[in-house]
Amino acid sequence: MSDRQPPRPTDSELAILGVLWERGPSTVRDVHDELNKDGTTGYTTILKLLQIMTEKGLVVRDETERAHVYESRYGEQKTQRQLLADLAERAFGGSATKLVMQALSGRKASAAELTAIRELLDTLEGETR
Amino acid sequence: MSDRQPPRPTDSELAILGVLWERGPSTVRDVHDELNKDGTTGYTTILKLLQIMTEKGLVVRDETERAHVYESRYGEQKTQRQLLADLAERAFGGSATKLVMQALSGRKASAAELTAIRELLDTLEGETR
DNA sequence: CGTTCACTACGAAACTCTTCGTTGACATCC
DNA sequence: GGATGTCAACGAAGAGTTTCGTAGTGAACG
Repeated sequence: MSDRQPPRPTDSELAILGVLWERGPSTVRDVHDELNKDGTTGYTTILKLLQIMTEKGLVVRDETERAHVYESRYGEQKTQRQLLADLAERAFGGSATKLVMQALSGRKASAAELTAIRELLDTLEGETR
Repeated sequence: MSDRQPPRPTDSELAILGVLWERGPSTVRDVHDELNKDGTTGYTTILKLLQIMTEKGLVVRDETERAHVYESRYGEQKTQRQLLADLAERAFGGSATKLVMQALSGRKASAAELTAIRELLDTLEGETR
């Protein structure tokens, strides 16, 4: 196992990863066009970020074409779980359960959402037994 | 409501807030002694951080005594919810439900924990109706 | 009363993050 | 083939974070 823990992505990096997850492998221009719908981010800013993310190992780069193609190295779910584990560690004394309960009580979920969560619980409980 | 959104605490700041939540109002020395049990953080480092946190409004400072006494301005739960809302926004497309489900499936919870969560769900569902 | 100790304040250094301007390479189009 | 456009690379600037050394101030102690 030569690769170590992937670094926690920053806010901007996460925005870029979101585009890559949604679109799949993309060029700098693709990402830039997508992110520029609302905000105002320069093309070279995205380029630089993607270069740094390549160094960090957050994305992989295909250089065969003139316009390099970037792809997220880690899946969306894996990254999300990483971020959750990280937050649980830093802010919830390492207890993911506390995190879940706080997240649940901190907002009003629709009946449908609550049902979905309940079903997930059923599945998990089945596995545990 | 004249005070704006509190800033997201950094990692080091969160560690300090953890001590303040646990101990209640504390001096720099208190916090330093607590955090130095494992890591190695200089006294003035903690002091500087607490000064910055005071500027940011994350903590309030009582200067009546020679050794200033610091206290977290926001409660533990409020801060935790803030962090969760923030993470949901940044990494889960704004969906707290997705966050919860990912947190649940990403780990093995004990039967007792699952029961506790289920009871919380009952309470929430009762309110929604 | 002078030394020592604990404390705050200040500022600098090293580092990361975010931004973007500029440059040079390469291709495409009159 | 020269102008125009697209691209990656580089570097630098500004902000924020984290670290700590040093200085100054007041208290306590002998």
